Amino acid sequence: MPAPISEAEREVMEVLWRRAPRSAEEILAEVGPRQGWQEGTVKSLLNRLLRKRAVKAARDGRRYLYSPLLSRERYVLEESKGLLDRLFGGRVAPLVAHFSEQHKLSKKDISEIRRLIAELDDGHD
Amino acid sequence: MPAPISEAEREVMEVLWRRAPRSAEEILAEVGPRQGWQEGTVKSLLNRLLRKRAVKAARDGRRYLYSPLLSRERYVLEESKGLLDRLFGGRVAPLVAHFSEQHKLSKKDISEIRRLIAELDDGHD
DNA sequence: GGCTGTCGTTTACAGGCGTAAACATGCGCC
DNA sequence: GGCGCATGTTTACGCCTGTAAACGACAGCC
Repeated sequence: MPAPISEAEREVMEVLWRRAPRSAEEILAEVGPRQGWQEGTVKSLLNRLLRKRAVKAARDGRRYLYSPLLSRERYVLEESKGLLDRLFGGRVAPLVAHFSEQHKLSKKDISEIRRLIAELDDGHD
Repeated sequence: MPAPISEAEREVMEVLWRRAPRSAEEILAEVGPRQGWQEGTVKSLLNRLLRKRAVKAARDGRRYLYSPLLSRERYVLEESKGLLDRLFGGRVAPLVAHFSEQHKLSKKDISEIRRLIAELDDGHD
């Protein structure tokens, strides 16, 4: 199990998940203004991500181009599973129930979930 | 926004959510063995929870009885919302879709979700 | 009325995180 | 061939967390 990705690190990963490989400069350009981060901050985060083996760096002349090693799929699955395990006994239905009770399901959510479930139902899959 | 509850602190909260008020001793008795924590650890966690106003303490003779101030519902909602916002654009359906794609929905989940959705559908509410 | 055990409060300390400055290095230009 | 700029690497520092030990207060026993 690789070391956990922190919140600030995830922000950098999101950039790389959208498009990779990218240089540190490009990453800074995208994430810096939005998060109010300076160059040094992004560099540190990239280094920590390298140490955690969540990204790789390929030399490109004088600089490096970074790419994710950890996929967003995998990350999202792990995070979600963690929360589900901790708070909902590991299952999805109780989470849906919780949001349902709290009136946090939008119409869009509802119809989309209905469609998903229907798909699974008659779904061979 | 009150300070965030950490993972170890949540473990203590879970005990209090199950039953409260409780003395530190009772809390230790329940959580200590399971987590391998000593007395000092639980005391520190209780103090941090007090400072974060997540629990309250009512004097009972020589000791205190602790009770949650933060409800589990609220905590769960905040945590879930945080994850949904960070990873699924704030909506529930994409999470369900994600688990569905990853084949992580049990039959039980599926039928329960179908029921919940049906309820909402014909449900006035 | 001290001694001891029982609680709660304070302090500790290492490791992670957010945020960056300082430092090192090497290519490209004058 | 030295200087400066662009990049990456190292170091910093305060706060939070996990995990406790040390300390303090007080009630009850002898």
